[in-house]
Amino acid sequence: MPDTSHGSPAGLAISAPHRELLDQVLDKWSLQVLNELCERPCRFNDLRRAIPAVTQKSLTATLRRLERNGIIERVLLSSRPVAVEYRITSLGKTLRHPVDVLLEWATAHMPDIEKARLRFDGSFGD
Amino acid sequence: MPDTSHGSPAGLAISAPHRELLDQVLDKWSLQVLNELCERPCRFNDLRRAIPAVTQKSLTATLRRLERNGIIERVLLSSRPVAVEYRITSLGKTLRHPVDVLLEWATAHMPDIEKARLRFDGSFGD
DNA sequence: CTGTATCCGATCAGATACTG
DNA sequence: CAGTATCTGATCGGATACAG
Repeated sequence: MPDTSHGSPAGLAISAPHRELLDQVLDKWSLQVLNELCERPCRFNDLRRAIPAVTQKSLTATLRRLERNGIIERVLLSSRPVAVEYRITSLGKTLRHPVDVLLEWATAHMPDIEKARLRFDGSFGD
Repeated sequence: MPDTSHGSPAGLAISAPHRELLDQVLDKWSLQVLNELCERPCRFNDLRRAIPAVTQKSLTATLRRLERNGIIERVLLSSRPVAVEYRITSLGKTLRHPVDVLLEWATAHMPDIEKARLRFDGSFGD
């Protein structure tokens, strides 16, 4: 690259593949699925029960996407009545730390953020 | 809560407010905006130039959202011709580390993920 | 320069029905 | 049990036009 740098202190940078990856891995349901599978392998309906708000369709899509990215693994347990188990992969496990850091940040700063929101929302109704 | 615990090893957990917050702060354009503002304060059109792919509408929405959450600050520099500057807040700066951890993860594991994708996509066309 | 307002096509997500 | 298929309403994002 010629020169996109303006003296970036920490060298953060977001390429298109980065964004695409984060979109696929940090979307609405992925974190919950990841959370469940980090604790134990789950059947499809285990996950539905663990995440009541997700629809069948969205859960299927989420699982396929995570599987495609190598974050989880789909294991066929038996064929007649079909039984499937989803498991976290070793690659998936490496995702846990970054996500934890993010959640810790969210937890730590939630009060500040709520204050900011009230201030922002208030400066209009007033 | 009665008992949603299944012996969570690391205590990861995603509440609705957590998800909402991450959605607002990690969305498509927020990371790029954050990246720019971490380096220097920017005018509206500075940001448009720095992030060519964003439309005016989406940039405005992103800036409002980040401002509402206290991550950035909108400073009126002069009123006649209107001049505005956006700056990262101290709360916004605390977000940088978690995001960096995430980006480092993405960078480090991109090859594995690409391999996983090829394997997944290949097992159908074949 | 820094936006807001509107239209519009594409995508998303829920509900429902059906299959092996 | 573990999905797929389809319909549909809501939402998103881009393009364009306009305003203070």
